[in-house]
Amino acid sequence: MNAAPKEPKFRRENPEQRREQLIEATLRVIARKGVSAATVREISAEAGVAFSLIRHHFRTKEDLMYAAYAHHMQNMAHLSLSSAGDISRPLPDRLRQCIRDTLSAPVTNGESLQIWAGFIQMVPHDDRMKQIHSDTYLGFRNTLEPLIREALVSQGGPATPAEVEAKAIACNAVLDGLWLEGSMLPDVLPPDRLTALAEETVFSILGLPTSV
Amino acid sequence: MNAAPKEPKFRRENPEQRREQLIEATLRVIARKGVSAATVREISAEAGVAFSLIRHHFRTKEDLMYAAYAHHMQNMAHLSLSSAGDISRPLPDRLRQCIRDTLSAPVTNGESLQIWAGFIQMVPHDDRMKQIHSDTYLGFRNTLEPLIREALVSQGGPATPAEVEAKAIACNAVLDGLWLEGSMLPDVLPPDRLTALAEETVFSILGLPTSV
DNA sequence: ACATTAATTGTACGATTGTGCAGTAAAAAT
DNA sequence: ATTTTTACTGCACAATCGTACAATTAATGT
Repeated sequence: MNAAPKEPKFRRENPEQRREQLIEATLRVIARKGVSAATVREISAEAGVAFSLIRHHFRTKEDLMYAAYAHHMQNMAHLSLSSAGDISRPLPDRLRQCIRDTLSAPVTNGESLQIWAGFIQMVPHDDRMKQIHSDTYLGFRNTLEPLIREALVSQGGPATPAEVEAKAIACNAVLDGLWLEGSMLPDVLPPDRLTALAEETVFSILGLPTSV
Repeated sequence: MNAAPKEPKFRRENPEQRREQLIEATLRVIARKGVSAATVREISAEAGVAFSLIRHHFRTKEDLMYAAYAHHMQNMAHLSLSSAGDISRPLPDRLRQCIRDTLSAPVTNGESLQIWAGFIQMVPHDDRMKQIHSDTYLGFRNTLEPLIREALVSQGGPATPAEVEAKAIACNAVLDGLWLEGSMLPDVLPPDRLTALAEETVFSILGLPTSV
């Protein structure tokens, strides 16, 4: 009787895409309501699927959490350092761009901090989390260090591996600290103040001239 | 028949002391197993009491969490800045002492970080948490700022409120960042390297001579 | 010695959690 | 058109959560 094409009750998605949808739904829920609210039912509702679907794409809920953590950290690292390797631009420019990218949204941002804190809190109690943590952290450092080395060399200063490492840690700490404060108190520390402060401090650590 | 004094099944404790015992048990559980493991049953087992006792001393479990958060943050602030106000010592000494206290155990410490991260993650979703956060943060800044001002004045540099605030934020960020890295990677960054790096950076920001 | 107080225990309850599994249906293969 | 595949749904289950409340019992006052 009914000639109208009856609309399907659900869409069959490519497993890879569905996995990513679930991961992103997880991160949205954590950002909005915290880790404790990130239940399989809440996440699947956010993604618009039945909650039992999660366990078809992830062996356990823990596995989904691992994937979400890795996804978030890789995303943050990419957003922060995407212009670090752009050789066509002069060093100070690249440095400034990385600082700006790191200390403005969406990296420096209350929601990103919430997600990060929620996961960090799990790291010491879970070996898989530990591994994801050190992987992403070392990846970040390995991208940043060449930039530091180049800066030191350009000033004719000492560029021994030890010296480079020390300066890299110091710069990293300044960025981490300002990221923390900027994310928690966006009103007190708007992005432009944050980046100005970071540039001043980082350039001073590296002995670079604070350009006009 | 039995003349031996039968040992009592439990001890009646002063309510104030019992509250503190429960708070400290809470922090130990969070440090050891994370926030998600900090259930009323786990906490009361750690404190050696029946789990229903918690709700005799705290109206809800949330109230216990609030108390534990405030307790932890006040403790950290005190451990970090207890020697900031010791006027009998010269300024650089006080500054160095605060840096050392902040960047060594038990403040810079994996467990402290875990506790902090677990609570921070709740801040944006809970007004009471928000208030505790800003209270302790402002308290910290208000203790640190006079030290910064004194340092700037001693160097004859500009000590306008804006200048003092900017330097205070920068120093705070360095300490925060190094605290973060030192807590997460104690092997890569042992306390003495951490404090040396912090002194160098902070003194450089404040224009103080890096004493021999 | 006895009554009073309230800190403490023990048990039960409803809600919510992650998981297991049988059935359904959309899309691809035949 | 029919079969095959598997992404997807729906429901049930045991475990665990915070909470409620009545029964104990250590400590205090009389």
